[in-house]
Amino acid sequence: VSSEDDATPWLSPEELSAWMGFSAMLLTMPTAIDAQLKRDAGMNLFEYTVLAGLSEIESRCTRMANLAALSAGSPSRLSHAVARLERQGWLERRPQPEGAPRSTDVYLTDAGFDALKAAAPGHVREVRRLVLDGLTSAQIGQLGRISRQLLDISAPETAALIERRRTLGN
Amino acid sequence: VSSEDDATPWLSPEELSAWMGFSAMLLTMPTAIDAQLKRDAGMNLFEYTVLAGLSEIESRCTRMANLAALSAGSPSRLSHAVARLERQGWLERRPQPEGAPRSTDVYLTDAGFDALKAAAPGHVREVRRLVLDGLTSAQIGQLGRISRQLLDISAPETAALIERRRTLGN
DNA sequence: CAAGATTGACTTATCAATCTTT
DNA sequence: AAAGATTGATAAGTCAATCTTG
Repeated sequence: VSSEDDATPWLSPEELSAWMGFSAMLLTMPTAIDAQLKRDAGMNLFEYTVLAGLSEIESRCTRMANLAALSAGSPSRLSHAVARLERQGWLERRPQPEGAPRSTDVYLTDAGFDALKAAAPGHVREVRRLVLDGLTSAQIGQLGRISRQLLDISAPETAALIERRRTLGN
Repeated sequence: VSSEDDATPWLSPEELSAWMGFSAMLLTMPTAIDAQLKRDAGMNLFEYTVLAGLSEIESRCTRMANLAALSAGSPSRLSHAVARLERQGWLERRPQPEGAPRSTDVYLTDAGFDALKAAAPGHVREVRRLVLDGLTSAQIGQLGRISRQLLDISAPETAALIERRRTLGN
């Protein structure tokens, strides 16, 4: 669809080839990952990420804004998801009366922790099947690095949290 | 959430680190790409891909099943999207009375081609901003290769079409 | 007004069921 | 029954508007 004389920085053949593969993968991978989680554990990847993020905090509790950064979601997306998870009894919200403006603390319940523990093995197997098994260990490293660099542009707070966690001990 | 004695192939620190980055990116990138296209061109990435796929065929026409593979979508997802695009006047469906069972041919209209042409510059700029600009050219190659390998598992028909296009001339 | 968070309306995808013809 | 495609109900995300407090 490109014309000849314009200021648009059209993609080179190499760039176009990479983008066509990447965008097709973006269109299919989330669906594939969600399908297994939904079928076997009644949650999607975003909800799993929310539960998993909370489970790694000693207190199993944090504020909505921090949880949004941890799980790479917008405030609105997180609010809707937390409402669903709360209905399942997997989470509890407790508005903090102090501070200005008021924040909301979210707690992972025991039932939520159990649901996460039950979901994890199947999810990990699917991640292996759909992602890791198809790549060499060098490519796994490349994919991680590339993903973190991209996150740094479109979700810098999430990128910073992931980088922090990665650099420490693990 | 892992326990000690089970058969689950838990992720190594390197694998976990890569997956955490990749999954967070999967959670944010489609949203970011869609936002620009929706705002500036009234379509999402999947719809753009459908139009772009058709535009590269000389006849600007193909069957639903082939278009589904081209655009990395399920039959149902494509049906819904094509219905929307047809309502906009960007596409036309013509059921083929011959053959068994009947197939449906989809045509890109002139208005559809114009809409694609109008959408392309902004979309390309956003792809550069969100993806290509943050990577070295070596990484761009790595991302393309990795994406194609992953597609080969979860969407083999799409992978084959992309590989075919890539290998020819371009 | 800004920060933290929520809400409702609208859009879009999935899943399962359906239709039609060979 | 299988292939090609569509449909409707439901689920989940976006966007813009809202509420509340300092």
